[in-house]
Amino acid sequence: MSATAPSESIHRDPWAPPRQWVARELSVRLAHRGLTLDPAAIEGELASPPEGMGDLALPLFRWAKQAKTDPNTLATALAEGFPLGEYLAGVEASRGFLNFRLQPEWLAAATLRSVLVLAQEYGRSPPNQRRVCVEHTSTNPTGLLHVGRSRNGIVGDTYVRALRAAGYDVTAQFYVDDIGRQAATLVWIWSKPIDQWPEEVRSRAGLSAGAVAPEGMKSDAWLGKPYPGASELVAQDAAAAQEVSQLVARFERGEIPADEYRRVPREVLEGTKATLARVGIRFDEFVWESEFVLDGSVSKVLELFAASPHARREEGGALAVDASGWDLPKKEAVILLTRSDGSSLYVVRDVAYHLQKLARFERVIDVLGEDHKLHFRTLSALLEMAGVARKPELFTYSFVSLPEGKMSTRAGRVVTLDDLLEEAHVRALEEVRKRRPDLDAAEAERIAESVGTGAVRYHLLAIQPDKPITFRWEEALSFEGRSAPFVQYAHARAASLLRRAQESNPAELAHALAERPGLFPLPGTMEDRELALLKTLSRFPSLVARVAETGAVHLLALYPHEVAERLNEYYQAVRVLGGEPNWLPFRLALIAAARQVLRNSLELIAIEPLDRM
RNA sequence: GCGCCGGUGGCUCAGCUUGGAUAGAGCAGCGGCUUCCUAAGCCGCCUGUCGUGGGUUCAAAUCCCACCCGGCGCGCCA
Repeated sequence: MSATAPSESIHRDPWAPPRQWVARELSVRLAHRGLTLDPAAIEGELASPPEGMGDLALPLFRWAKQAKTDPNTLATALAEGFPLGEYLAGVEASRGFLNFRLQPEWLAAATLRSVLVLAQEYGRSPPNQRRVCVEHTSTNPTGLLHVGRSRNGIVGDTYVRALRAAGYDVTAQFYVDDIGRQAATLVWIWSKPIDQWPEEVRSRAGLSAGAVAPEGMKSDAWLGKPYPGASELVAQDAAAAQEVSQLVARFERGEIPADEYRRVPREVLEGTKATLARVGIRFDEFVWESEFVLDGSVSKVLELFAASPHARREEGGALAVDASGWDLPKKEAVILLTRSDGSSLYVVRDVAYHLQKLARFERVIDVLGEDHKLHFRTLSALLEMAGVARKPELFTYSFVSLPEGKMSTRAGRVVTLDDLLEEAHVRALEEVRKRRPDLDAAEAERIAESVGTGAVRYHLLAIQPDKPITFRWEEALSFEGRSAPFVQYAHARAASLLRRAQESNPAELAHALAERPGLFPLPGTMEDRELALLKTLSRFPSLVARVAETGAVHLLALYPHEVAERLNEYYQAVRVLGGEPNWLPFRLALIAAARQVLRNSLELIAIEPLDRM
């Protein structure tokens, strides 16, 4: 059978047809040897062999045992006369494995067609109509966002993008805790003029009586100034704490209009939103925690639990439930729901919030710091106790600390995202000026912003969420190696090359990217680097699907880096423009495809694919 | 003390979900590459008891157990 005529159909995942075909053929051949196996099961066993040993590998140890033979004999027997068909260039047995080599030209054609025809859709799945809510970031509106908290946003936003790419209908939510102790403390201190603040709060904030926000200062930076002092005061001073409680109580009773109470948190939130937007993070909905108190749903939840057989009263009058039968550590078997004064605790309001989410969405995902793991289990137990069959899903990440220790606003040991982004911008601008003195100021600024914010986002994303990060300035601001600028640079090179092709010979470029990209059959054998790049490009769709399924969002940062590596190596080794004329169409198509995949993968991590830098 | 999560070259990390063939990158170090598509690049060299010890298996960085180290948590905070 000729293997030179590539299939004309377009596949979202170029690997799907050969995998399925190989699995089917194997199923038939294994059946001849008394092994009845579903093709899907065989496909699940197909793995990647080591470099240079082919493209698909099937370990035969387990099945050889079942067939009472040794793996190598089985592999050799299967390799014997295995049909190559449209997809394969070779099949060989090796040490108990059966290795399949894909027909390079088939893989090249299939990949180029998929990438160039599907374009921005390459890697994405069609809509599946499933409604998902991803709640992330949800920082207390008490001041500036620090780098640790921003990990939540970066990881969460990437997960949102991955789920969307996988076809989900995703709503990204930010839960605004305006009524908890922390936000209430800030509302309380700003409810008085500065000259009425306790002296220690005022001096700690560095504000004198009658101070006003300096021109251009972000609202979260300004309004957050008294927070460390005020929160310390409230922790130590019973009278101050009492004032905060009363403020909350009055708000809950409707004696303070929501608009008025929320003024400070809302303005802080505006600052937070601006910072998050700078790293590409946007939300569909902001849900105010106090809403669940004001609309009565918290009361309903409390009534429900109070009436349940698990309810109990603590000394002092607080309401709790006995959750001994639920999967919780022993000490948490009793879950406290209210304070002694009857006011609701966070977890109760969270129950109300989740009841609403579960009613609206098919899947509910919470992106939380690892310190919330136990809270989440408590919440899940309460939801179950409340008779809810479905459960929210938890996505956690570990903390970001500083070399000196844990970040602490109170100890002044904290790096804010604003400061980090500013420093990144400044350093990036320096680099741009150095490397491209020819660019005008506006473009240099624009590139610096993109490179700087990209580097920061990339740095915090590229590590498996479960791992703790020790933040170091030099690493966060690295513009080479495993970093966003490395990827952006590869993209800029590809864009530049295509720009030149467009300028010098637009007809040839259009021809190369026509409906049969690269104009197969090829004039000869591809370079190794061409095939390596193509193989990397072909893996993108299955990667996106895997990330959406597992939440391994760091792989989405690692992948474009791998594409950039392959592209840079190729670019260095093979001359495209002015090289071998017969190869020009294919190579232009390959560069265009690499650029497209870089764009698509960078889009998923909200890093701008620069055309020049 | 109990629970959850991490521990892979000097440093920072992939790989662990679903065990598979010589454990991959980046940074740092050393040595090369620019009359030619952007050198934020490329090529080469150097660096590993995969925390420790047991177990399961034809096969363990990957699964199980114990221990060590680090992070996080363990009711009137969120």
